[in-house]
Amino acid sequence: MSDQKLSARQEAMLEFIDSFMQDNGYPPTIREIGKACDISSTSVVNYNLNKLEREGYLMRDREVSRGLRLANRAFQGSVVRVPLMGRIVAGEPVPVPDGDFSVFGDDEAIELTSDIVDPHDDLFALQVKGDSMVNDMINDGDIVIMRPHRDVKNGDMVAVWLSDREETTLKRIYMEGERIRLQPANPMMGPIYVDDPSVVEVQGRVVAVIRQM
Amino acid sequence: MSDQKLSARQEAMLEFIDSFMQDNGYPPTIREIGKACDISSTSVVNYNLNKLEREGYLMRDREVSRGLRLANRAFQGSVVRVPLMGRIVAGEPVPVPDGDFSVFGDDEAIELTSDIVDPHDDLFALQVKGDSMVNDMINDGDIVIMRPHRDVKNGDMVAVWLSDREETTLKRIYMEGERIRLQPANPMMGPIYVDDPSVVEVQGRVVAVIRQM
DNA sequence: CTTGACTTAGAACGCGCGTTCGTGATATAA
DNA sequence: TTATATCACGAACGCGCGTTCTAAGTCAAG
Repeated sequence: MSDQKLSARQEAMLEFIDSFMQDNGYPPTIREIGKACDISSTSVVNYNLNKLEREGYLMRDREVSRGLRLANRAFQGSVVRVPLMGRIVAGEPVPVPDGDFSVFGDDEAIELTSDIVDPHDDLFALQVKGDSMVNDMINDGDIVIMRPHRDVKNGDMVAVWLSDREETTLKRIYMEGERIRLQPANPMMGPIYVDDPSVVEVQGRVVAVIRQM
Repeated sequence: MSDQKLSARQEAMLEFIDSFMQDNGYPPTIREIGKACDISSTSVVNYNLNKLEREGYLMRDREVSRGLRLANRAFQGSVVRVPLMGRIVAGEPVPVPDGDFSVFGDDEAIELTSDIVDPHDDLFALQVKGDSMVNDMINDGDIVIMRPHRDVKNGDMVAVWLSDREETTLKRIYMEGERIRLQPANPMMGPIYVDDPSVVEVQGRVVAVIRQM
């Protein structure tokens, strides 16, 4: 419908706006677009911008300098910055972040996109050290994205601290009456049964696992 | 050194610039910053902006309206769109994309950030179906990010099609003279030895694995 | 106290930049 | 031909917005 009604000039404008934003971090002015696309008059640029806006290729804020943004990038920009809190070792508890989380000044963090994790959660990331959790489909060097536990439901993949074994592990948790069953993610492995619920401390729920090579 | 020399006003300015850019897609003006942070004079905003620039928190383009960008976000913005080609099943070969890759119009794709994968590679993603590769630390539902194989080096994690078994699997590959050794990622599992190299077809190299829950 | 560095304030200058208007060229339809 | 729509041009208007200058209020060191 509004397909390929783009003139060569309009297509050049879109491409220039995209690269300009990539280079400078802010949109170009009408005159900058005109100079880059060999358009002598600002009104022509304005005319084509209105046309592109009507066809949905971009959005404009009237009476605002550089007040335009590409529509393709509308749903982008939703990049979540997850602080990398440290490492998770089998013999140590999970370093859960303090109450106050400083958005700025995090030198170590991981950027994820919104289709992997929910941007509204207060997430934190941990890198797995050692291969003690290899039976839980977690390898050495993997990065686990975790959310501080609020409500633990049966079947959730959680990081638990077993105080009697002094060991941290990632398992699926099931409350079976008095007993707690910790099921490895690997279906070929058997579960762990804990009769005393007090030795199981749920540190957080695992939202995602990322392995780079 | 340049640590916590930020006044409350400067911190508020940074936070406002960040949220403003998120909302509008372009940076605010000096007067917009002043109004949001209760600064009556434009020169004060200009003064603090210069200070923040000198300390490395942002970059300014002089004589340019809205000519500023946050330094933290300098390396961001590089969101890679990886097309999700389909599913990888143990009994079927990997659907490698055709030569022409259409950047636009991909309804199914995954967005990753540049610190997970290299934006310059021609990547594609596959979702693992079935738990036949559970011994390779790959679970049902996992998403593997792959790069079409160019040069396969020893130790690379690759997707191979074993024509004699009619099976696809993810293994680390090692050329040992005439013999090829396929090592599972799980160190508790033993390797597969293939004496006839013609039955091993390398489909691509695994760059990353993502598991969502 | 005085001195000097740091921060805030207000006002004015002047170009930047979106907008609008009038005009004209081209094209397809009646 | 005339009529209507689309697209392009140049000029002018006027507020937007970065810059600069002067002045003053802090605060710690001397």
